[in-house]
Amino acid sequence: MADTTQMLKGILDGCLLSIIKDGEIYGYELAARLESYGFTSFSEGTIYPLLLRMQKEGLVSATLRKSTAGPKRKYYSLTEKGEGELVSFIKRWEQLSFSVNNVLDKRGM
Amino acid sequence: MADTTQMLKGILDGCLLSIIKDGEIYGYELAARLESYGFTSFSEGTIYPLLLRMQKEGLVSATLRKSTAGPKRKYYSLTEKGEGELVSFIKRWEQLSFSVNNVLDKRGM
DNA sequence: AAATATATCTTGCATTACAAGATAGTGATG
DNA sequence: CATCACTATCTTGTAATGCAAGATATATTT
Repeated sequence: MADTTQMLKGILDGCLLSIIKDGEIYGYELAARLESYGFTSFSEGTIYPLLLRMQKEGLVSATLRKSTAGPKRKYYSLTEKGEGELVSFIKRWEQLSFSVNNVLDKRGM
Repeated sequence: MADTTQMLKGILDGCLLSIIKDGEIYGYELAARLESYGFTSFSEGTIYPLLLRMQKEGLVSATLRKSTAGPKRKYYSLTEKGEGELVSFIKRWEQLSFSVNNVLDKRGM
């Protein structure tokens, strides 16, 4: 207990799904996009394994495309299953943040 | 990815600190209190190890007292270090929920 | 005596963020 | 041409933590 990394567990995947829903995007760009939303920078050891896991679970699909400046990019899109999971995630997030804010504000007793 | 348990990591301890700050309380009652704030029920395997860990870290102090209906209760109080950690947690939580809500609402690009 | 409710602890497991290192393609600089 | 820097992805291993399952103990009720 001291840094933010534990708090990201089970939350980061939902955030990725939400960004991917906006349109095809590849991992390297995703990391940058997350920062623009206020997150602190992520290492590749975080993003890539997560994307592979979600692909394996059928939440996202991927296609390789040439890059103008480097090796091939792997573009991810949301599957139907991924959309369902995103909806489910949002519910869980709203439930959680409601409860935590209750505790911190000492309401709801 | 499917249940809420991963999302609690690194969040539950802050919630405990916040409740303990309101006054001495013992584990069994803490679990019930959390539910009253909107959390789903916690097993003892969650609460007690967490309290022991926080005690070991010096965030809370504990005293045993007789119970009217069962074995001795272990009442926890917040230490100064615990108060500092609570403040730090709240900052991390606000930063995180800000970022997540940004992503979900697609703002801040 | 037995059952029930209260109260705490221990061991082991599953999940997941992340660091560190490897690999590879492209363009610019010297 | 060689070297460097930037882009881009993957793999392996580690640390942290919520939680299930089981053990233990006390007090009241049946």
